[in-house]
Amino acid sequence: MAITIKELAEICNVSRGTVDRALNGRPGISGATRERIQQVAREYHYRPHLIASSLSRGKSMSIGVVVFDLKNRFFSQMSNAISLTARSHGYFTYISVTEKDIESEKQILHNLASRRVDGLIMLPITQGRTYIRELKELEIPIVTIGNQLPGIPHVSINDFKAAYDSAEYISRAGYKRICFVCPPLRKKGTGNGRLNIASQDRRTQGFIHFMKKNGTLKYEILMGKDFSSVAVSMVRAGKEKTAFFCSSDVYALELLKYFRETGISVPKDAGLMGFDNLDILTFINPRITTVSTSIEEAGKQAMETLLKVIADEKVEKTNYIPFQICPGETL
Amino acid sequence: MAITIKELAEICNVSRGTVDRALNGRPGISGATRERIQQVAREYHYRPHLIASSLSRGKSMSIGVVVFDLKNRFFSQMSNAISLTARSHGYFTYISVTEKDIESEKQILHNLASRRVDGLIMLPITQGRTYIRELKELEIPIVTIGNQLPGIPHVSINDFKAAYDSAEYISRAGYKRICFVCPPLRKKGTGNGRLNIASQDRRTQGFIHFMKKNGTLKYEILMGKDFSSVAVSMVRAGKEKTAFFCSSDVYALELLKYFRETGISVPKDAGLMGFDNLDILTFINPRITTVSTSIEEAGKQAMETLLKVIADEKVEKTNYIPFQICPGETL
DNA sequence: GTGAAAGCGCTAACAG
DNA sequence: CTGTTAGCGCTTTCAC
Repeated sequence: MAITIKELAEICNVSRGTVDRALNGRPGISGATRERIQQVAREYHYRPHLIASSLSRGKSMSIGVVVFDLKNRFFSQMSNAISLTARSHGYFTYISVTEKDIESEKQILHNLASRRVDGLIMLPITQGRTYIRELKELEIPIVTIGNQLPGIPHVSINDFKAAYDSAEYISRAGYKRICFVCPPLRKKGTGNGRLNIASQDRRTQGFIHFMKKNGTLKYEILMGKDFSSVAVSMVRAGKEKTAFFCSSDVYALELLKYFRETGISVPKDAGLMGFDNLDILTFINPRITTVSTSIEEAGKQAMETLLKVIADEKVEKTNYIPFQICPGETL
Repeated sequence: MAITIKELAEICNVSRGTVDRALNGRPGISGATRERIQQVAREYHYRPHLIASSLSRGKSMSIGVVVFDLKNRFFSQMSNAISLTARSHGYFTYISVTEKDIESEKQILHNLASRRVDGLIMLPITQGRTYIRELKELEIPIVTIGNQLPGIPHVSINDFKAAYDSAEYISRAGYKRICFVCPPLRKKGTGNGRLNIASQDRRTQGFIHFMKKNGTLKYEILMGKDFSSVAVSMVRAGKEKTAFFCSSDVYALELLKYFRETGISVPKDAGLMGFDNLDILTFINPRITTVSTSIEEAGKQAMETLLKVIADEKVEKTNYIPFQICPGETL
C-alpha cells in the first residue's frame, strides 16, 4: 500500500496541513521543513491520491471526450490532439465511443457526469430541444466539434464557405455538371432525437448556393446509401462529364474504389473531390483533390476553448478553424 | 448543485445507510422503502458521485490505456475495442498518448497511478530491468499488447509463426529471393531504457528461421530508414525478382508509393507483402497481400485479460490471438 | 429492516 | 510558520 499524507505527517513530526503545504507548493512554510518533507516523501515513494484530492477540491482534472468511433480517422486524429492538449494542462481524457448509438451516448454522458469530469468535448449525434436540455442539465462545460448545437460553443471549419469554394474550384477546372455526394443527409429525421447532420447540411447549402449563383451549371445531390452505383450509371449514361464532390473523403474513397472496379477512370471519365484531407490519402493513387480541415487543429482548439469555459472565461459560440483546398489529380 | 445521498436521506426521513441500500441494490431493506427512496432520487435527479464512491471503495472503475499515438490506425482500432470492452464492464478508459517519448510515458504512468486506475493496458516502448521494476512498483495490474515484458501478461499474435508462415507463402508464390523490411530494428539499443522491439524482433526471427531452413532461397534484411530507395536500387539491379516482406503495412504502403513514383510495377517487377491488415488497405490498388492480426480482437482480449487480473483470477502470461494470411495482388 | 458512526485521503479555513 | 479541524460524498460495520 502507498503511503498517505497522514503517515508522512507522523514520520516527519508535523501536521497534515504542513505536509500538504510542502508537497503542493503552497505558501506558509519554511524552506527547511519543505525540503525535509519532500525528501521523506521521495524516500517513501509517496504518490498523491488524485481521487481524494478531487473529492476535496471538487475538480477531477479529467475531461470526457465522446466520439462515434475511433476507427474513423477523423475522430482518432482529433482525439489524439485533444488528449495531448488536455495533458499539457494537467487533464486526462476519458475517451468514449458511442458507435452512433443514441442510447449509448446518453449512458456515456451520464456516467461521465457521475465521474464529475470537469468538461466535455463531443460530436453530437442527436439534436433537438430535449437533447440540449439534457446536456445542460448535466451542468458540465461542453464544447462541440463539427455539428453545432444552439447555445453551446463549438469548433469547426466554415463548412458553408468550404463547400462553396470547392464548388467554385471544381467549376474552374472546367466541369459544367457537379454532383454532390452526401449520404448522411438521408438520415435526416424529424423531431427530437433525430440525427444531427448540421455540418453536412451546411456543406450542402454552401454547394447549392454556389451552383444556383452560377445558373449555367448543372447540379445534383446524391444522398442514397447506393451512391456508388448511382454514380456509375450517371457516368455510363455519359451525357456530360461530371465531377463528384463528396462531403467526406470516406465517400470519395468508396467511389474511387467502385469506379476502378467498374472500369471508370478518374479523372478521364469523371472528376472527384473529397473533403477532410484524411491522412491516408497520401497512399491513394490518383491523389484525390480534397479540402483540408486541419483535424488536429480542431481538436486542439476545442480543448483550449473548453479550458476557457472551465475557467469561466468568455468564449465565442462559434470558432472557425482555417481550411484550404488541396489540389490533387482527380479533377 | 446535484443532490447528495445525505440530503436524500433527510428528505426521505431515513439514514444514509438506507439510501445506499436502496440505490445500490444492496440487501437488508424492505421493498417499500426501496421503492420510495428510488422514486425520490429520480425526482431530484440524483446523480451518484463516482469520485466519492471510488475513494470509499478503493476502486476507481477506470483503466489507463497508454499508446504511442492515436493517429496510427493500429492503435486507434485497438483503443476503440478496448474502450468498448471496458465500458461493457462498467470501466471507463483514460486513453493517453506518449508520442514514443520515454519521459512522457513515465509521467503518464505516474499520473494514471495517482488517479488510482484499476488497471493498465500498454504497448511498452522501453524495456529493461529498471523499467519493469518501475512498472511493478506502480502496484497496478498491467497487460501489454504487442511487445512483451517478462513477467507481465501480454496479448499478441504469434509473431514468429506469422512471419514464418508468410515467408513460406511468399516462397510458394515462386519467389527465390525475399527481402525482409523492418526499419524499427535499427533502433535496437542496449541497456535499460532501450526501445522495445520484441514484437518486430520475433517477426524477424520467424522469417530468418524459414529462410535458413530452405537453403536454396536467398534473403536479406532491410532495416535502414532509407529502405525505400534501397529497395528501388535492388529492383533496378534486377538480378532475380525479389519479394519485399514488410514487418508492417505502414512500410508496405510507403514502399508501394515509392515504387509507383519510380516506375516500378507491383507485382510485375517486384513482390510485396505487408503485415497487420490495416483497414485502409481496402482502398489501395493493387490489393496488398498481408497478414491479418485482428487488432480489435487483440484489444478486446487484452481488456478481458486485464479484468481477470484485476479480479485476481489466474491468467496466461502469453495470450496469442489468431492470425491469417490475406491473399492480395502484390505477389 | 434500519440507524449511527467511523472511515477513505486530501484540502482549506481558522487559530495560535 | 505550523497545527487543528471540519468537511468532500459515499461505503461499511456494528448495534439495535
